[in-house]
Amino acid sequence: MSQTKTNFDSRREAFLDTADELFIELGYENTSIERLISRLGVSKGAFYHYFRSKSDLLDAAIYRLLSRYEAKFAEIVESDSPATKKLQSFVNSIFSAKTADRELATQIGDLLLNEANAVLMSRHRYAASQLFVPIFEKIIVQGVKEGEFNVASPSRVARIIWDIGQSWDENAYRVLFKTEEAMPELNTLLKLNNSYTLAIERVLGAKEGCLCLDSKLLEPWIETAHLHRAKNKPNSYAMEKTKALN
Amino acid sequence: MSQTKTNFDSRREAFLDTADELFIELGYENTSIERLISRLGVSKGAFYHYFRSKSDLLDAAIYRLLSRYEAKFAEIVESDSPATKKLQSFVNSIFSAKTADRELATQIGDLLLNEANAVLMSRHRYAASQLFVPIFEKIIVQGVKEGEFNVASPSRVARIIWDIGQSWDENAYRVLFKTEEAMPELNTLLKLNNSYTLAIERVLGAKEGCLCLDSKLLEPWIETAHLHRAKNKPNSYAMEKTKALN
DNA sequence: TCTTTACATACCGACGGTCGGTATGTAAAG
DNA sequence: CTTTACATACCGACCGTCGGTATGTAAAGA
Repeated sequence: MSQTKTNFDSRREAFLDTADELFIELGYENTSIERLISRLGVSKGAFYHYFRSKSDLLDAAIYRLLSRYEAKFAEIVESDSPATKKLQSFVNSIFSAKTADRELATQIGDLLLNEANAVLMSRHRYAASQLFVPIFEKIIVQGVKEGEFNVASPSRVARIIWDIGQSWDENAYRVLFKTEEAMPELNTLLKLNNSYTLAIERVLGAKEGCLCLDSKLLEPWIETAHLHRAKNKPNSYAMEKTKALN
Repeated sequence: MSQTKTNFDSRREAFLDTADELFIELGYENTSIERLISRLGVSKGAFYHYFRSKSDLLDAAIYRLLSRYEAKFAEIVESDSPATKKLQSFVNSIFSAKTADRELATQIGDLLLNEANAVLMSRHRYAASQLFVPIFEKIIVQGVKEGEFNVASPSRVARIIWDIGQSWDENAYRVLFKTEEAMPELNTLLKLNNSYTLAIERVLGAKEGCLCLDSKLLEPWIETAHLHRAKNKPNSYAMEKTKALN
């Protein structure tokens, strides 16, 4: 029985793994069930045995993605560091987590900038905010108690800070990976990040510079972006991918 | 010759008008070309005579929408008020413009919260930011010269402020129109707005309270939201609409 | 033996888009 | 004044793809 359950879950995982691949390659909208099952070598019946719909598959993929981050961030929040330190760790972990796995970084960049992932992104944003805004709120409450932050409504400010973070993410990816933008330099990214950390510090009413980032984490990003751009020079890349079955 | 051109444009406008209706009723993804032309009483050939694709229709609709706002906001920026006053006018005009036409307000709320408009929203956000961030930048540069703002990089701060504004918009609509949320009270909306104005003031390094809003503008919003929620009580609203042809 | 699980196969209707064709001009050549 | 040549505006049949469903069936477990 438990064996059966495990088998069920691992089969489902296989679908999700392939779905992740295809969402990154083609985008969610351009990923057809047909192509997904042909890559897996299974039938349509199999797919609909494990998922109720394509939309259900997307939800599962997003849920799985978020679960991976959840534990890591909960750990940070439940440590006994001061709030400013927690916030630093939070941001640094995002940068280093993505730097550690360069492939993942570029993939997320592709996801973010592909219009075929608009629904994916909108669901992801909503689910992520549901998950992380309360965590931010806890940190802010703590920071207020410690006399480091000055905010009237931690819950609302948590939302605002989170959304500034989203904007940060989006603009960083744009600078790095969007081919219309100039080839990124370290200085550009550094200035961008300084602007965002300063904005966050100000909204929190915290001391300027308290949310200092490790600028060493940024260098690999520039390199990754250059590699990614070189690889994707052919303009018709995405279209070719879309057309070539399997 | 010019007559022909005018006719062409006005026919196109007719398509766009009906498209706007349907996008609000059903969402972009759920609006089929078939339904669009059947409501207009024309053929498919007619549609593809005026638009290259469904995506082209969306672009045209967004372009037309943004054009309507562009003039109004350019006017504000080119007045000779101080920067703080311009920013106030900017925000107030958004609130009052939407209050003036309640139907439009609820329609935009529906658009924003409908997943079938994810692509629409992502394109609209991008186009709007391209249009309005430079305007914000001008205001910020002016405010720095006047000694009212304190920012290092007006262009990057303009981006951040704009994105905070987007977050503001989204959350205000969520509080007002999303049926999962509690019935909105004036005080809730007031606090939300205070949080956002304070955040913006801080990011700008401006004096607290300089971005004061006319709270009278908010009352009609609460009323509108209540009406809208009463009207849309049936949960299957969107689905029914989707199914009923014509 | 009977039921449930885990698939496979065949099929459906809706959709975006294409295409061959037509009716109505309109400007220039004969 | 008429014919030619071409452009505009529009029609509706048709196609391939897609998400989803209905039905069947072999194997595993109770």
